[in-house]
Amino acid sequence: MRKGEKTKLHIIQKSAELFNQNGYTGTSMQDIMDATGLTKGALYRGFSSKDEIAIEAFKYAGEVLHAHFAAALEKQETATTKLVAMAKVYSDAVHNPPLQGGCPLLNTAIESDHSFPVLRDYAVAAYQETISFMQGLLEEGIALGEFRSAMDAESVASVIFSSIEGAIMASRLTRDNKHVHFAIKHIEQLLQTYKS
Amino acid sequence: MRKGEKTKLHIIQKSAELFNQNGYTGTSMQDIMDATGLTKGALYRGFSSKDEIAIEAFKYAGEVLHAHFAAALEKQETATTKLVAMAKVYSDAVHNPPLQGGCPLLNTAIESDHSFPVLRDYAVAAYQETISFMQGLLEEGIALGEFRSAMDAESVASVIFSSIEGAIMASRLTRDNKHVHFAIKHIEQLLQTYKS
DNA sequence: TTAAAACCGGACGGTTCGGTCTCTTTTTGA
DNA sequence: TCAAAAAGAGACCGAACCGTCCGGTTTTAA
Repeated sequence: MRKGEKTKLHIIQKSAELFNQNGYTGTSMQDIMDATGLTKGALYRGFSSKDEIAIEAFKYAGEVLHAHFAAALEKQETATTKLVAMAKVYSDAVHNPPLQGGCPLLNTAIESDHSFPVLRDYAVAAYQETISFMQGLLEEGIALGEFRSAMDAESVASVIFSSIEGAIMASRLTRDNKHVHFAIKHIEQLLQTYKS
Repeated sequence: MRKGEKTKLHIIQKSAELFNQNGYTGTSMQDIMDATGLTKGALYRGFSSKDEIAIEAFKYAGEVLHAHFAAALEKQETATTKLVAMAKVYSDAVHNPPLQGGCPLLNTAIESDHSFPVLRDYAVAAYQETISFMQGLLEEGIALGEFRSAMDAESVASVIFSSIEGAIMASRLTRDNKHVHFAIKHIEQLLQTYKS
């Protein structure tokens, strides 16, 4: 691995946290310089703009999240336990989220709503990917007889996702994990009602 | 009403939309000047800083929301229909939210997470107020025999709120209202399960 | 070992930021 | 009507913004 590549990765990792904590407009190149211990020359050698760093950082955040989800899914056998395990990744959303600053998808979705359309596109893609995966788990559960076929996988996946994201917002705002815990409990009960 | 007061209100109204659409760091004084048709002198005559404008704008946003909720509640008789009516305020979260830019509480909660602690405090207060009101509706419903007493009003209020906020995020991100509609439907079903 | 390539430091530039201040214009109340 | 007070315009300020560029140092491959 070339030295430049190591430096780029280092920049991306540090930037991902900064952007997730302070947002895109809330993070300056100076902040990235401070966090990485590098100077402008180093930053602009590997990236052509702040935008590019933000995009790479968001992609990296997605990989981090993916790894957390994969680890959570590993030991689970049923669709129900898999979905609950995914939600539990944010059990300690306040003090120990997978990525410092909370959910990058939530944060990016809110900030990029109007400004920064490129980053927004990546957020949309990440959302679609996640929701499709969850919907797939549900449909698999139906096929295997875990759930009744009356269940609408699309809406249930949507609701589960919305619940957990909204709960992350509420918990981080109030600095109290109870809202994510309520959401997790609720998701368990919801899936229970569809058990065949 | 003094002329200056009219001007202040005008500034607050325009700013509320700007802040809700582009965020605090994403909105400049120049943006406010453009939107109001005023100059720096006029802005800083009524307000001592950008922060103060942001705070007043957030308060104003709360009033706008409150008015929408009050109107929605007016014709409803039961706790169930009242809560559903509240959720339906965001039926067209994509193109016609109560305030341009989506839910100010959601947007402010995300952006003020680390930065701008003053504004964050107002967001926390607004959250607590809203969730308490919803919890009150639920408890009233229990007292009046609409719901079974086994229902945990606190967690149900939390879940309803999280669902709708998460759904607003999802719908605005994907530019598709279906997620808020799924959430509304889900809330109706959820309350149904607690009917006595 | 050595020349070329990659890497990085940091001064610099143009722009925009939030905020101040002075001066003119408009509003106000008597 | 008219003087005092309020309102507003806009030049100006220092700081911070993103991005450029050149020169020196370190890696790299032969």
